[in-house]
Amino acid sequence: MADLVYQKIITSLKKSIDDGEYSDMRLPDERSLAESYSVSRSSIKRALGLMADQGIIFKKRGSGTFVNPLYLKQGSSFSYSGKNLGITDSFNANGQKPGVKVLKFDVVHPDKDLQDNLFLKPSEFVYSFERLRFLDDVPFMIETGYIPIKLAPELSEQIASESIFNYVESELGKEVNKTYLTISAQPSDEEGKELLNLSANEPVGLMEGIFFLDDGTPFEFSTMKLHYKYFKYDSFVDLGNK
Amino acid sequence: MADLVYQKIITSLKKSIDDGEYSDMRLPDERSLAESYSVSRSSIKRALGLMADQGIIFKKRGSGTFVNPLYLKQGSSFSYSGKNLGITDSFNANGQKPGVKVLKFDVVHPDKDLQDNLFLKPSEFVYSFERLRFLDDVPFMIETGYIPIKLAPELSEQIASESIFNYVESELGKEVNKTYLTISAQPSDEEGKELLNLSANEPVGLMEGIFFLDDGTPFEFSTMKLHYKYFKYDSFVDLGNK
DNA sequence: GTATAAAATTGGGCCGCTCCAATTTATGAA
DNA sequence: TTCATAAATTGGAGCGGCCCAATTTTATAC
Repeated sequence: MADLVYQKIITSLKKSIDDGEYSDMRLPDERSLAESYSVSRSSIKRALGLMADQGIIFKKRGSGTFVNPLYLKQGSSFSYSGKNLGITDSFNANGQKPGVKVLKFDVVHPDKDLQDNLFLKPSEFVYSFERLRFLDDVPFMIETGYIPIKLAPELSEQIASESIFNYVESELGKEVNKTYLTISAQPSDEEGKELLNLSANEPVGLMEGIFFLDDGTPFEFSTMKLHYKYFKYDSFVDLGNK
Repeated sequence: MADLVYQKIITSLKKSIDDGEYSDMRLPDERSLAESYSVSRSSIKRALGLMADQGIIFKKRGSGTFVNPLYLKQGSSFSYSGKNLGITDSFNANGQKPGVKVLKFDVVHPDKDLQDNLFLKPSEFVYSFERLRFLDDVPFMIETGYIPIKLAPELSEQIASESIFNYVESELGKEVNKTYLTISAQPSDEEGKELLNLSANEPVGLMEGIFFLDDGTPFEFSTMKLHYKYFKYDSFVDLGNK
């Protein structure tokens, strides 16, 4: 990625862990690491802090830093491929080929809910679109999205059939990299049964997301209905009992 | 909470935001904040960094720090009551009174899956228990948990009927504060229909969690089946398109 | 006016140090 | 040997500084 000190340390430490260099599951103390990497303790702390946030290691004041024993295992629920999966523009599935079909593409006024979520006035317009997403030609997700026209004036059905976020980044020079996500589940509705080939008793997973530009502007409100077999969200959580 | 500098700054800044002190949605620059709070810029950075992680503010190099416009709003999908809701030992529901009923409580050998997830040998024993949880006397969740006996030798059905984590903390002096969570959904099975009063087409939300002690020891593996109407998980995600 | 270039602003990264708190280890008395 | 105490270890918090990169603002030229 970048040539940042703490990033390189993370990469290096991960490799050391993978190579089984810390057979006792214990990392060297921060001061030693700082010396052996010839960097400041601050940089070591930054690296270890991030790794702890990702659940790779555990830090305990007074005793040391330890490898998460499940980080190495295969087959356990731990996959650790990334922090939080499931919501990339191009659902980076495991080798499966993604597809998109645009079902609707309109310009409308936002309803009250949308006005709140995208911080809009009732008079402003939003693009409204519906997309069906595929993995290896199998439909797995119905996506309903809303984007204020003022934020992406040139948006088109053509762009929606490819990647909206890529367009925003390359053509508008903006970046979408934060989301507020609400995850839930529902019985499948008519649309779900039809488009996702669900039977009556099979549910959909629901992911409602507000996507933000890097300066905090709410950019898109999206409702994603997923076939329940494709619905999986992993996360490492700090319960913060403090 | 604590009397840490960066915590106090976070509290203060949140208040300022709530009070509408930054009507242009823009916070003072870090150097100014450091001066006005009479702290180092490092502490300001730490405070702002944490607030950015929580989605309260957005930082953009070169331009400044901005309040998330949705942080203030009501009615929007944003609740922001905490970081990630949904998984406290005593599901801290909004004023609703929690209840627990222990359905099963045994000691067994772990199967292969459990051995992986709790890092156990086949010969070791685990407590196996099933609990039904209520909110205002309405059942909403079936919980199946496994805890190695070596980690909590004195565990009992009595303790399971109250709070296991509170017991661990107060009696064993350990702390459970990290979880690896996998979230998904399923059609309701017989157990769900019966105990959660679900009809055939109504699903359950599934949360599989591995709970860790503060030193990284996997402490409990838990499968939580939730009535879909009580199943909601909020999170603020960094998509990390970097 | 408008486009270009320079300067100022602002957050990012890194250093190296001090002091502190939690924990572990070593010490020594009973 | 046991147990209380002291010392050493280890991560946490905080400071104040340096330089850099992205962005915005200002100044300058045409």
